[in-house]
Amino acid sequence: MKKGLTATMEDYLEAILFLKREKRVVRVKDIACVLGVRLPTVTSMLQSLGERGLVEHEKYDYVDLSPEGEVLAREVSRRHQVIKDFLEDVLGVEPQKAEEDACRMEHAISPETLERLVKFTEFVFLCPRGGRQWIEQFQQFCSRGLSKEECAAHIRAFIEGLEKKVRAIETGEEVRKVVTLKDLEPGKKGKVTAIKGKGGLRKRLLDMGIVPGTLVEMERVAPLGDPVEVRVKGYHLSLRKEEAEEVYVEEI
Amino acid sequence: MKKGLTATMEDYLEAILFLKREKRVVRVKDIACVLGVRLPTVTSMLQSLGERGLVEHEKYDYVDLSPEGEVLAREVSRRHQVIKDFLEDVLGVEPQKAEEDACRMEHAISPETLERLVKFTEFVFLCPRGGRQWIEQFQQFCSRGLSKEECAAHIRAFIEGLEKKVRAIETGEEVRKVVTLKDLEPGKKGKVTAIKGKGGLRKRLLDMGIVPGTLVEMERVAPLGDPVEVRVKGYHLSLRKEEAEEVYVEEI
DNA sequence: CTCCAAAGTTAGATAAATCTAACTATCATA
DNA sequence: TATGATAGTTAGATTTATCTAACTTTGGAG
Ligand SMILES: [Mn+2]
Ligand SMILES: [Mn+2]
Ligand SMILES: [Mn+2]
Ligand SMILES: [Mn+2]
Repeated sequence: MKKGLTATMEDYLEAILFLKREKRVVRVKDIACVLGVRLPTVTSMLQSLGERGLVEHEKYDYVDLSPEGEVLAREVSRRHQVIKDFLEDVLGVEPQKAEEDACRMEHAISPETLERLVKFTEFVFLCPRGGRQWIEQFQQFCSRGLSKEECAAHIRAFIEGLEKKVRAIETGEEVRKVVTLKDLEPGKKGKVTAIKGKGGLRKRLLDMGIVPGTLVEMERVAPLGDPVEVRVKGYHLSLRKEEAEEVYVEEI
Repeated sequence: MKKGLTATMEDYLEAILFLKREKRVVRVKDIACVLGVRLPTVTSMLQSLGERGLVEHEKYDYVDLSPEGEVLAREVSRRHQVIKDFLEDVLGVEPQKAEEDACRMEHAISPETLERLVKFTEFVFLCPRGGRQWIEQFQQFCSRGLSKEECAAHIRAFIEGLEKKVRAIETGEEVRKVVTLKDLEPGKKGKVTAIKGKGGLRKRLLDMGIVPGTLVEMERVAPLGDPVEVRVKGYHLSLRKEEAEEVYVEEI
């Protein structure tokens, strides 16, 4: 009876969630606009989604997600984000192409592959053999290949960096700039090193996946520094200023 | 008039190409079996594909691809292969899951992203900071994360390997085992170092994408060593023994 | 308060991809 | 050569997602 959602249905849920984040209310017309379809198409799909208990929609009124619909919409949105991050940050695909591809691939990826992709993207940025520099070398490889001389020079420079890093690890000394999450600039990535908070607040952060070793990316800081929006393992999180101050990160 | 193919149509073309490679003739029933649909569904789709000039099919007779259909089928098949290789060899997704995901994602990836993925997979195996060892470390990271001690030990071992490699590059000395393509074992990957052949034969190999620096994977060697089937940038190539003997590769 | 433009709905059509049921052709072998 | 099992086709139904045309509701300007 309760068959899985079609790709199209997933896109409607995703669009509604997106619009809820953008504006305070969601109208049929907004959905039509975001998805590039006509009004009756939306009315008709809202009918189907309503019957499945995923959206709430009284005739002529605003549209909203049901609690179950919101859960599913967040899952779709996360798949989208994970794929987009990989395409953009690892492969270096143009942002708009990455966006388009992610919104098609999000319906085709299995949960197993998704989690691998999350881990891989994290690994590339956290692993001492990967990281920014390595990805930059990939971008170069894309445009003009690798000559032996460039290769040798890169390796020499890289060995130097690694030796510094391994000494730092062995002596326990920190080489990176350590800041709290609230100080991480939008667009920057950081690795969680510790969580200061006590009791419930600490637990809440850990539950959200903010644990030492995790990669976080700052998305947006609201005008007064509250709330801050971050991305962790593809999840979009909104943290209060007090929470963000409890999380130590080292910039990557 | 000539709109693009639907995902479903692509799957039919891919299935027909697959069956042509497996057996000598393709029957309606085989396609139905491969795609898990009933016979009339296939008849009906062959009708549509026939009208577009992509398949040749006389009533009650065998099915074949038209030249244009074969070109498209090869493109689909290549997308499938590129994605599967990435999922399996880089992310370490289980072969069957990789297969299923690839066959869904192949319809969602743009040409730009596909070429990036080809280059990335190649880069991971060819780049001195990537390679087998690095991917193995990723698999470990997936299962149990990275402890500081493991990290330090890995880096030390890795630096040693890199130093050996950089000396080899600088002195021009070869450290890898160099063989000709015909000696590469099935499942093994190699990097093309040189092409011996002269004139037309050499040109043919270069045209197929077999140029120095390229990653090739041996797929199958026929009983008498002729032909050999290899994969280059996602393309499936069949080489005669004489051709394979002209290509030098270093095992990876 | 009235009225009209914009937003939304209803009705009905179309295209794609599938199915079942019923019919037909092919071909091996008795 | 006759014939039945297997393969294939035709016809007609269903589901999903879309559209246009025509109708209805809502809410703001005058
Ligand atoms: Mn989508
Ligand atoms: Mn999306
Ligand atoms: Mn497919
Ligand atoms: Mn496929």
